[in-house]
Amino acid sequence: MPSDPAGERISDAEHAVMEVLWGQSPRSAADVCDAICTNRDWTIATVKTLLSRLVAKGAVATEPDGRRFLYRPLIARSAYVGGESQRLVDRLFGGRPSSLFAQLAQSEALTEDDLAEMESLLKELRR
Amino acid sequence: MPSDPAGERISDAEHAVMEVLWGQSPRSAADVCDAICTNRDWTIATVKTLLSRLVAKGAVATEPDGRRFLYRPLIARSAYVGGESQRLVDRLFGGRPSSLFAQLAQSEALTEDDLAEMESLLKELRR
DNA sequence: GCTTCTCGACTACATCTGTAGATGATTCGA
DNA sequence: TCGAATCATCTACAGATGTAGTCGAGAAGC
Repeated sequence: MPSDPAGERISDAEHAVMEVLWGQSPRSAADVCDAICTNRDWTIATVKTLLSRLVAKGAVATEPDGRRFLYRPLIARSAYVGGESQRLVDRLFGGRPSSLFAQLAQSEALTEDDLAEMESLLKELRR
Repeated sequence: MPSDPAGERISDAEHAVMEVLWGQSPRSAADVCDAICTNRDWTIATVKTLLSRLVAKGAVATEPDGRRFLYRPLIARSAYVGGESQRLVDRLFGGRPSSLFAQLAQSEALTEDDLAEMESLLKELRR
């Protein structure tokens, strides 16, 4: 069984690396480090470990580029994001997205802009 | 610094225990086990460990009841749920709840009922 | 050609998480 | 009063995670 896209869970730190690759790919380990090592206060060694783990999990593919590797995501951001969202809705809101929406509304996490955008999205879905 | 409500992260298994306590509390460890051990295929020992960890994290309080303890949540479900939702929105949607909403819509995770409920919620928020 | 740099692979290690057994105190039934 | 049942506490241990160091092979400069 070689690699299982989206089957294995992606950890927080790994996710940060994925975001970099989703932003632009393929990229070398050094490139990825350039993009986040300062932010997260990581060394190149950490990035390399995370990339290896992502490859092992089947979430990232490598292609040789001379003496080094370039890395490229194997799972789409939308798939990951969708899966995580679904997970949250299932775990905390009994699978009802409207409950999540109600929660955000109640905690005043919704700005005027959010409301407007959702309204227009709803209208579109209704067509 | 004794206990930090909501500061420490609550793990998946711990969360399952919290749900039981949120459903009804205070409860003894045995009661909690009755409520989930069959589902999750756990033994009472596992439940006790999780309860201890939750107490250590300041998420659950104990009160003596004769020779045993009763457990009660210290953090409200809404606070936990709100925090987790916010975390997701921040991590995956750049802090914009409407993007999460769009994602759910696109992945066809929204039923007719969901749409209807959100519409009425929106209307209410507009008043 | 020899030194130096860089890369991926492998190793390390502390903490967290899932899962549970062992132990010692206490209590309850007989 | 003596054994059985029940608690909470302590200990255990494997796998995941965060974070990073070491090492051998090749490349690049001189």
